[in-house]
Amino acid sequence: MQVTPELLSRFTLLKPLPREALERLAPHAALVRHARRAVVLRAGAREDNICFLFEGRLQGVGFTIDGREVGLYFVEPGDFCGELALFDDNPQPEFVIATTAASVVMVARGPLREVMSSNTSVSNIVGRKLAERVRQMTVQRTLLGLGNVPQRVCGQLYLLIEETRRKEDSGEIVNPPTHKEIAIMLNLSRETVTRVFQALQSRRIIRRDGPGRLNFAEGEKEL
Amino acid sequence: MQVTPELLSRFTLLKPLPREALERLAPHAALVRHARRAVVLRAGAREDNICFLFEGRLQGVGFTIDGREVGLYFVEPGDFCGELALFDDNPQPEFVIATTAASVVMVARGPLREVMSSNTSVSNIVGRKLAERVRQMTVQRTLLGLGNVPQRVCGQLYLLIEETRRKEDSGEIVNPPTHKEIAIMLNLSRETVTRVFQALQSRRIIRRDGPGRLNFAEGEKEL
DNA sequence: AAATTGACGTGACCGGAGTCACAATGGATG
DNA sequence: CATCCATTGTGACTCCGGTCACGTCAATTT
Repeated sequence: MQVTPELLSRFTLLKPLPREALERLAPHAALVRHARRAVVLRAGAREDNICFLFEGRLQGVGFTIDGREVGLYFVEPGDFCGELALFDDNPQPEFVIATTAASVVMVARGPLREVMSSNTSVSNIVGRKLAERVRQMTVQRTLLGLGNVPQRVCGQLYLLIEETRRKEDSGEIVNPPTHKEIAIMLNLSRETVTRVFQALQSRRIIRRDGPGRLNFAEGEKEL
Repeated sequence: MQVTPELLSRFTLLKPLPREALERLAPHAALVRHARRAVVLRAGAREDNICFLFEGRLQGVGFTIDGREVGLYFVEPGDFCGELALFDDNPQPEFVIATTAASVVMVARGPLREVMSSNTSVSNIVGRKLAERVRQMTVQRTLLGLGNVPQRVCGQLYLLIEETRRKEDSGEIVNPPTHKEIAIMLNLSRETVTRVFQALQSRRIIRRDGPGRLNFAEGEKEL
């Protein structure tokens, strides 16, 4: 499905672009709808598109040789993924999978590269994004160092809140990931996450406020 | 200690630079010697230098709130670290610590940024480096998903070999990291790494060839 | 409305990695 | 050479998170 320059300008990465650059990109962009659990980007093969998320949620996941899933990051609407293809021709390292039904805009990397090289503000944004991604991965990796599992879960929830807080300020997560999605982010089994949630709820540290709303009392740091 | 343009040109990142760019950088560079265990880059505060490793080995490490060390990556001679400062002004996310006595060249980020913006080949290299770092972190993170601990250790050793193989082709690791350094990379205790090494040696999967030489038989993938 | 699916919840069992404590090396450094 | 310190090696015990096996529930499909 074809894409208008207006749609492209809705994404923070592309917003600073002049109108004519957007018009040059539009023919190489396509709006794609994905069902839940669908594979948006495939690991291994080189992906020729950068993926802008319009609505829904994505998750970057890896797979171990023994078939275990490994959760890497979440992608929220307005953000993008697959940026590595802008820097080199090596394959995409991880899968990106839709955790909910999602619509994404796939933009061919060739034209985007050209735009990027001629437009410093875009290349700066992409660079900053990549740097931010490294920081995020570092924090995520550090979380795994925690021996205490409830702490690990709280840390993850805290990160999720931080992520959404950029849009709306609140101590709650609007569409919380499933226990399994959290589990693979934290190297835990789904059952363990469930049990921790039970414990946290009974201790009034978290609370479910209606469907799709997870609320977080203060005191995230300690046990 | 002052640095000559010739020394700067020994690093792959700076090699493509024209002579005059190197001369502009040299006054803002300093050669620093670090003892084993010294802190080269500090997490939290914004670091104003990019760190080029001349000799020795560095390790990026994080710390959990309960004081546990988390190993993130190794830096080998000729490579650099602290590149995130080139992209934004946010703080350095992790510590970089000398695992052996090391000499590094600290280059102020301001001048390096200018050189980078005017020289596309350098900005390309930095971008590729960052992309490669993301890939490496992804692989490293995926390793942690392995439930089987010996597999995890073998995977890490395999990665270390891959890293060194770029220089010299061989199935051996010249200066293997200590058990503790490996342990924090893999979320394991030092004792567990020791025990796994014992098991791998008795099964003739790895072999110590003299001091500082760890040899690796084929068959890394399986158990 | 019935049936299917996927998420969530919960118990029992067990293995394996962490922890502690200590011994044995072995490379530096005086 | 003697000393010191960090690394490596090893045992015993404990406990906690994985696994398996269910059951419940809500949403979606047919």
